Amino acid sequence: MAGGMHFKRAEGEQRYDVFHTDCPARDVVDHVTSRWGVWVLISLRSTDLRFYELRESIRGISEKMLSQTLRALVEDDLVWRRVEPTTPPQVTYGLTEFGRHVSEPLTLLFDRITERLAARDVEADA
Amino acid sequence: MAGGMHFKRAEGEQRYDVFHTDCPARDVVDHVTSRWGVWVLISLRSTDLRFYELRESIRGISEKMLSQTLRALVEDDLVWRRVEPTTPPQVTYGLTEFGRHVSEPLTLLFDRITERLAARDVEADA
DNA sequence: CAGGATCCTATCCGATACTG
DNA sequence: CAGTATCGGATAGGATCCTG
Repeated sequence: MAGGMHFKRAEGEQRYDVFHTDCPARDVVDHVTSRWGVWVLISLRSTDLRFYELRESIRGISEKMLSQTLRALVEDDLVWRRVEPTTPPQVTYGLTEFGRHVSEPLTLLFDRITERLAARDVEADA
Repeated sequence: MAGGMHFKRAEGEQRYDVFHTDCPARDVVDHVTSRWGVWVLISLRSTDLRFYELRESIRGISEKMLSQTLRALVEDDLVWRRVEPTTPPQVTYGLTEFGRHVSEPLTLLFDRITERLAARDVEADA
């Protein structure tokens, strides 16, 4: 996805120089925080799911984006993929240890945002 | 940013029905996890920054995207904006309490990913 | 310095159709 | 069922120019 550029920074400007664009972690962060990546990871936290279960869990996602997102996450070793060669075929997805570790902050993030929004609503009703 | 659709779900399929697309928090999550939102928030965690400082901190961001991202974050009350009416003008940005609260999981996420990548590199060198 | 306005391109992403 | 392939519209996002 776009790909980091890995250019080295010249001297004299390391003040606020967090390692943003030129950082290999950029790609993984991009995948994790991508439009659908977030919800795939959060969905898989509760239980392993099959392709169509994921599609139905994440309302509004197209098959294309789901498979694309899953492929990226599998490549990053955040998600595993198991194929049962039956007819019809069954493919199950789940979180790797890394995926579980990484998706934890995601739920925290999500919780904090919804929490706040809920508080806002109550406040508005008063 | 695209905007949630807020369609209500019909009965009979609430199994894995996390509140994804049709959720007001979606918008905020989208802003926070947007391509540049992540880095703006992380950058501001260490200290308040002026516009050009942010631009230089986040390598590769255009002025357009920076101001656009900042505007969204300010609207969500994640970031505050202070204008010093001097010449030349100075505008400073910083995290609100909410922003600090929400960006915390973000750094955790980032740390966990870089951690893992670092471990990978060491492993590869061996 | 901080940005708005404009233009233009790359890509994202959904809809549809097809395959093993 | 679990995808891939292709198309086309929408949007993200960079470059440039301009303003208070």
